Amino acid sequence: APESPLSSAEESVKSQQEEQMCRASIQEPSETSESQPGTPLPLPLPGHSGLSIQEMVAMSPELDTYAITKKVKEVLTDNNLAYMKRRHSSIGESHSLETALSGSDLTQGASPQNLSQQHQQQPQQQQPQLKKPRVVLAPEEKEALKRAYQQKPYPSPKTIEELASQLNLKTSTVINWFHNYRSRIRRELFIEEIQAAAGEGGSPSTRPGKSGGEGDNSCDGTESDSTAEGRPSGTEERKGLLESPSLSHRDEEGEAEFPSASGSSRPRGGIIDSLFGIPESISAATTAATPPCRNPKDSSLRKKKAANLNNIIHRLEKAANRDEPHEWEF
DNA sequence: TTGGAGTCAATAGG
DNA sequence: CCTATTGACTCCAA
Repeated sequence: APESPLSSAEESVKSQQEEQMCRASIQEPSETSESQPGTPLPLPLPGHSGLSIQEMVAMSPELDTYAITKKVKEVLTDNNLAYMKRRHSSIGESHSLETALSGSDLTQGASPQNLSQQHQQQPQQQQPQLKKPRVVLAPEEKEALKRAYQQKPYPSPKTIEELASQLNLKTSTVINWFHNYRSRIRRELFIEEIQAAAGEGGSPSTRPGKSGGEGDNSCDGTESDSTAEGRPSGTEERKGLLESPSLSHRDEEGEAEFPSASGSSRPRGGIIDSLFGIPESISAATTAATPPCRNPKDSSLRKKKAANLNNIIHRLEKAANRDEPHEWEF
């Protein structure tokens, strides 16, 4: 059932009306109770300044944002919602993936379930600990994810789970990371192409700017010097990360590499390198199109484009054959 | 259901 | 204190 944070008895007609008034009048981004389309619009607020927000807006020739804000705050305060950040109202509802992975406790705070229950049962209490701690990925984890991305910009759910398990992260974190990473790479490439198209006369591949510094570390996923490491080139397009010995043949060496989360420390250092140590496998087509280059900047740009090309290839493959039967044979 | 786009917000660094 | 980075989230389209 769609509960609102005001699921207690205090969820009176009045508060519902006030909430709807907020939405109807000023598009307040409330994620609270479900709307009831048929409900008539607001009455003046008892105990407050007499006029509803809608009336205030209607009566004033211009939007008095200060007054409106004040009014909204009154309403929210009235319902003990004034200190809840928007996102927190949905914490408990959107974490099915996380709960599926509750085994990896890491450094997360209170469980979503608890948050949700607190939210529903005691909306009166303001609980600062509702704040969800931000996950900060370790450099090694980012590196591993980047390598995984190089192998497969669009990992399957299974791959994601494996990655999450190997890195001791939540699957939702891995999913988010891939979403963000793809998005940011796309944006970077777009910007670069815009700049290249603007063509200030310099060599595009050596253009200074983001690609020389931060960009390499943040979004191209290719800042490592593993460019030309010796994987037999070409034909192993879809092999790589998840076919690395440590994953596909865990009995050999990978098994004990990641200490359990019980040690309260996530894996560090060469561990991940050994797991994901296979040099980036750019697709055969990509490799053919982009022969090795010793210039770091060229290499970086090349790898960005290669990753993007992989992305495109993946989508073409997906379009051509949605089953991708070859993809998970490891 | 999945991925992209856009955004929010926590954190780190200058 | 301000800005950049980045994980998480919402919304929407396919």
